[in-house]
Amino acid sequence: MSRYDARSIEPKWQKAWDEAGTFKAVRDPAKPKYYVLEMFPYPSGRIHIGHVRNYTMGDVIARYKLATGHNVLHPMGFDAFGMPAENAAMASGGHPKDWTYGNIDTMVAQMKPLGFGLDWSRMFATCDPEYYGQQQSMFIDFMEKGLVYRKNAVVNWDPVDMTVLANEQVIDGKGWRSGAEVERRELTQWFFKISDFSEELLDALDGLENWPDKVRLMQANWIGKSRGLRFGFDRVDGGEAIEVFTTRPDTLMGASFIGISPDHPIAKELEAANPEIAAFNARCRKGGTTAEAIETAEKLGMDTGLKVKHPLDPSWELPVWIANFILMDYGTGAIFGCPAHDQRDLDFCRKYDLPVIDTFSSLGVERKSDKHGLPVSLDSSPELGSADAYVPPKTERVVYTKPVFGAPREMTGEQAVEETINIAEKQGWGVGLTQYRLRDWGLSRQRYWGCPIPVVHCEACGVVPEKKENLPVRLPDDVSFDQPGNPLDRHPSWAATDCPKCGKPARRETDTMDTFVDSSWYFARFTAPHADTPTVAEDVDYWMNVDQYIGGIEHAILHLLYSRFFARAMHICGHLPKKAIEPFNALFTQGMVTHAIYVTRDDNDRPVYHFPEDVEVTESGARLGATGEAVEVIPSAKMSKSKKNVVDPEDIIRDYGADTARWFVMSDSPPERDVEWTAAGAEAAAKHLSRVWRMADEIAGMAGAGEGDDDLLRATHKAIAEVTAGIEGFQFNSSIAKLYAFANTIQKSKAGAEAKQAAMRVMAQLMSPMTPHLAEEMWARLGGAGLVANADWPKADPAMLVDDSVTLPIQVNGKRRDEITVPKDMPKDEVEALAMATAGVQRALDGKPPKKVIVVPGRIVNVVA
RNA sequence: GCGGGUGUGGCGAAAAUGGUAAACGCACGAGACUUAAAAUCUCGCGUCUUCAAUGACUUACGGGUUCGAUUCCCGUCACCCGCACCA
Repeated sequence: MSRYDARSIEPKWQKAWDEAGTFKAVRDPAKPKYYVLEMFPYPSGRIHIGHVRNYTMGDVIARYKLATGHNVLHPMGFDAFGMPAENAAMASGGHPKDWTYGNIDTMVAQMKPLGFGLDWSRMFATCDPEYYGQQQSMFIDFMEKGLVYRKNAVVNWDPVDMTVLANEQVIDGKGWRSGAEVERRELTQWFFKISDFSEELLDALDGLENWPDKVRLMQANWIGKSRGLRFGFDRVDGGEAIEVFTTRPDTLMGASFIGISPDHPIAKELEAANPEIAAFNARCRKGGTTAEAIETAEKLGMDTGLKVKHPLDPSWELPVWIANFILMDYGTGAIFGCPAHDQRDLDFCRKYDLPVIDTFSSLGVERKSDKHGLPVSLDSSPELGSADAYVPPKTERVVYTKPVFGAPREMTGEQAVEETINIAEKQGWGVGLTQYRLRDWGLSRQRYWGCPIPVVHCEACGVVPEKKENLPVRLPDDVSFDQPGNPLDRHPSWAATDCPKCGKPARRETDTMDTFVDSSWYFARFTAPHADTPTVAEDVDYWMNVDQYIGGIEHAILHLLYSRFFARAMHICGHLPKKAIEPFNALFTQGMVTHAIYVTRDDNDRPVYHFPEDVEVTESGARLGATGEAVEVIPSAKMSKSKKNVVDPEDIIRDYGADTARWFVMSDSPPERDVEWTAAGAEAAAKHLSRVWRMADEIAGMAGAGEGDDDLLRATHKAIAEVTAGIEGFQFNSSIAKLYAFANTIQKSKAGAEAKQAAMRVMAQLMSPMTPHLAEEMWARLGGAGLVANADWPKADPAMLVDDSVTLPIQVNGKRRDEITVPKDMPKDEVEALAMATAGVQRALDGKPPKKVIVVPGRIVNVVA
């Protein structure tokens, strides 16, 4: 008997696939295509077990689709621009390019032994000039189509590193690296006009039926559509009217103040003349931008002394306040406050003693007056004990006691909003407006390691796109990271160029692109990865869309939304066909691989983490192997080097082989859920695979007839049906459970050599997507023709799936009392007679006649006593 | 605060359309083989009834619909995720 030695067998089959070109994708109109893609990795240095799970899922699909007659595209590349490379250069010298390409080499070398069925000939990194040059070319196309523009925007500026920081790099108002107080600085930045597509990106979500609802919902929330009214409040002093936007125009008669943002033009104007206001505004602006800071921040306001007239009653004057909770970049940066129906406005009015006027109340509420002598409902009156504003769902019917439209009436908020908008439009003092939360996509980064924005600043001609024949605008190699700031900016010669338009000396743009740009079209580039245009029509026509996209939920919003925008923009510029404006037909978001954390405490009660191999886990608890100290076990934690709970795929491959790693990460948990890596589980996976190999080996050497060939054949067809259903339905854990059960069945079967060999060959095929190397080895040992990877997927014969007889449980009042085994097509009345005669039923009925008997053919019998 | 999700043995989990709850695996226990161990194989394994099942209970908790509910409906609790001064 030969032992299964993964280390020698796995490379052998990898070479065989390679030589046969099994996974090389070639256009073939005669075959249905299938494009499966996993979100490509950032080349951080090493792959981790999460990558293994992610890519194994894609590989299972790819190999299954190949076996079912599809022409499969399954590529891999690297999302290779970004800050970590620059940080590494700053920390330890060297060049981001060397660091990045070195990491890519390492990771490719780690991925190849895992046996993924990838077309490696299509590999690229986004930092390849060949790739980013095409990206620059598209940027110029986008400029021509008006999809890109420049404007001033406020950024987080680190004055020490002299660079712009992303929000997540600002910690407690300080730069994450320098620790310096971050400033808000206005810079001219490049933007993509994604907001032009707000409505379409929202509407099209409905068509993405094979995306998780959760992701669609997150995107919808992010786009944040709201319907409201925009109108102006005329100033008593005759100055320019203050425009406001509201989603609750139905509460207009409950307005008690106007609030403007500290960044509102009027606030800035007042600032110049009034030091008190200047001080107040400065204080508001200083406030932290973190979520907690915002949540706990006190509502602050300052009366400007300005007054405005109510649009429906010129004699009604309202004060204008500057308030710290009003954002300049949403709506118009100004609101009217209606404290009766908005908790935040109510808090504000209580604090500054402004009136509370309600406009509607819940049905049947008695109306009283508050201390200002104004009518107020029970719902919002502090005097009457309620601390909360009355904010019912807009769909709820309420009584409008003070509506914009004449006499009090009962209606829903939705109806009242629409009616108010209609009135405002008819009377000409306001317009109905749809507002989106989605901002334009700021893509400028004051960084070196990114795609240079291919434009030139000319004194005479202004901003001029580089000529396409001069692309790519390459990053210079001779840069250093020993001083703060953008190396492109301080490079002695790189930025100096000639204006593409007038030929006079000009300066290159030194901003580079957000790395989200790189990942917004790589899926399209994979269809023709080395073409000298961004895409090639025949290739995108044939291969797009991505039939199955697989990746982490952390990309649910930005990456996927940006890609959807990019696909539309590319279509407008002729780089993608219409069908590809939604590039991902199906999306699957996989869970993480987690691992327990082992922690003890030091003298200062700070956590000390331990490697799993240093810990002994027994029933009574976990202890340190060396000292016997008790160890706290935190299960199912995200892997992190600092917590010492990382599993290195290389170790697993060395100890057990790639198939074991692949098998384990696909078993146990459903793929969308997290799976906990345990040493025992990996061990068990390895044992099972060698058991299957032993079975295959023994069965291959068997001869002679046996008993129960037909039963084994039935079991085989059942296994085919179940395993296939599991793969089709993204329930790989179920497929694996069925494969375990099938192995048990074969082992117990006493069938003859031929029958067992046939069953085992099917086993090899069914296992091949998950454990391809073992499957090839089994297939070869059992006399299968060619590579199992190329063999046609077995088909389950429906006739073989139905048993001649069925075992029916017999219930009395819903409790199981007995069972009978009957031919599957036995008439109902005969089944009922047999069921009634069973000992279990007789005992339960105790001689009394049944009230009713329900027979569900092939399922169950229930006797109602 | 708003929105979404999850809750089943010691653990990971499984159960088209409502129809035998706990498949499969881990851990654990017993046994076989062995001088012994490892490996392997066989059997057992939700809880309670001091043993046991042809007994009772059991899918977070409380109700409801139904002949029958892990599945459908209402309510409560816990945990997780996303968004959040968005007018």
